[in-house]
Amino acid sequence: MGTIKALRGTRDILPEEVGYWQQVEAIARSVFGNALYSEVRPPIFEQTELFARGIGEATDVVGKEMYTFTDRGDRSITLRPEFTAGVVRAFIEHKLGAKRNVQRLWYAGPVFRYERPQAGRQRQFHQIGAELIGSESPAADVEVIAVATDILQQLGLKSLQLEINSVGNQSDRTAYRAALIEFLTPHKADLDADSQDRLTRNPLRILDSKDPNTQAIVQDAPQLLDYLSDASRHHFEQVQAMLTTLGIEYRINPRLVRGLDYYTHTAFEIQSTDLGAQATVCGGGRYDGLVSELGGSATPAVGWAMGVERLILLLEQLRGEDAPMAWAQVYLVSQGDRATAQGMKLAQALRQAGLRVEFDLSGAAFKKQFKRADRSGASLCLVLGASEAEAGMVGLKWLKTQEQTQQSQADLLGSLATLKQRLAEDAMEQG
RNA sequence: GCGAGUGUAGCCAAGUGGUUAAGGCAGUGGUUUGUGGUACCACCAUUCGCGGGUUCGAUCCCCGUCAUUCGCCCCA
Repeated sequence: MGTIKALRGTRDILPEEVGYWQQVEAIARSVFGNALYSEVRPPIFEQTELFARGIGEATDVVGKEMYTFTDRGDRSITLRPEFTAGVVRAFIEHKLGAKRNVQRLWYAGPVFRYERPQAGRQRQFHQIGAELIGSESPAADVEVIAVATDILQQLGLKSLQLEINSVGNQSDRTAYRAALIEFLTPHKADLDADSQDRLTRNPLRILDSKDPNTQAIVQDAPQLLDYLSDASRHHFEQVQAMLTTLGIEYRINPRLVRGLDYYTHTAFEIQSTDLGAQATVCGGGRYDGLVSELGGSATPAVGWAMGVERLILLLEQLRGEDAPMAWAQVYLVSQGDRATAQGMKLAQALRQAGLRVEFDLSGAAFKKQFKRADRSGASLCLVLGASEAEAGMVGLKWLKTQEQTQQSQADLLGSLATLKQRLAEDAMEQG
């Protein structure tokens, strides 16, 4: 009572866990770097209209999951529920397409959706994603997928399944949509409630309903793939052929329909079997209509987003509870004001020389400080008591061998190179 | 938004309608005065998520609420 806790659906990322985050970010940065993707950092909030138009009014994300509020200037503002709309807005606003006709962009950061939290699903969560804007080639679809699989592979994640589908272009979909409605309408009474609701609003989503009755009906429904134009079909075949060339395994899932309206042609998801209900680790696809929908000139694009929390869930399963934390190489114990002051100087000098130095500030008995020194994992303990401080000396205790010597602080600072050398050797022996 | 489960110290947990709420880890202080990893001793929840109700009395029963978990939905 009285204490303030993190809001529902939000979490603190604590030191035990943050190592995983840094690792994910480092690997993403490196893979993107090698593929010459540049990072962009759009704002966290935007005009509500951007998302309404970009993602689609009929989608659940826009319809009931956005954090929307009115600011003090009476503008309707929304915390981004995804990145793509903002990135595309920035692309148009800064005329990035004029500088270079193909733009490769990546991003990472928090996004917000008002949903019921559960494992792998929070209200504030984090995405890492890529957008390749300006190429209509199926090679672009494949490049983007390859970058995603590289990241996942470098993270060491296993048991992932790539599913792909084509949702065609606008006119393919209009034709298919009509056919689907025609097929489903006679069965309307047998569909689950949600699907009945979607029949006119967003019939394609009925395809991946999990309701068994609906699934049974949908079994015999016309297939979207049969309604693709020749060009769309060719595009999809090219994507498949190139994935095969790259040795990227995939499964065609003709029911894969993503919940954001802007997708065209290729849609894909990468799922894990180890995540329970929230199995999608990465999702994306082509969105050739979005740039023009948001007021830019017609520009094709593909992209995807990964859920960082879900990646980390998998990493934790894979490697045990805590991420590795940094440990000290040198642990400094001291007693008395004078010794502590000298210790500060030593610690800083050693740190500036590139060593990881932990200074025990507890003021506790030496016994306690040594105990902590031992637990810290440091190889060397520097001892500064009142007598050392008096004489300008410092004790060097090698914790593994118990070897202990003394030298003047000045000498120690003068021979940092040999000290570093010895610490490095020590670390090697420990393996 | 709907359904079900859970909620005891920093962590893992036992427990009962009735004077002092097990235990383990971690932490703190000791086992002679400035030297670690072991062992031993002591200390560490006026309190059992929060609020209300039932009761002579509730951590244990009931209601509400918040959080969390698992489904649905949706998505990353």
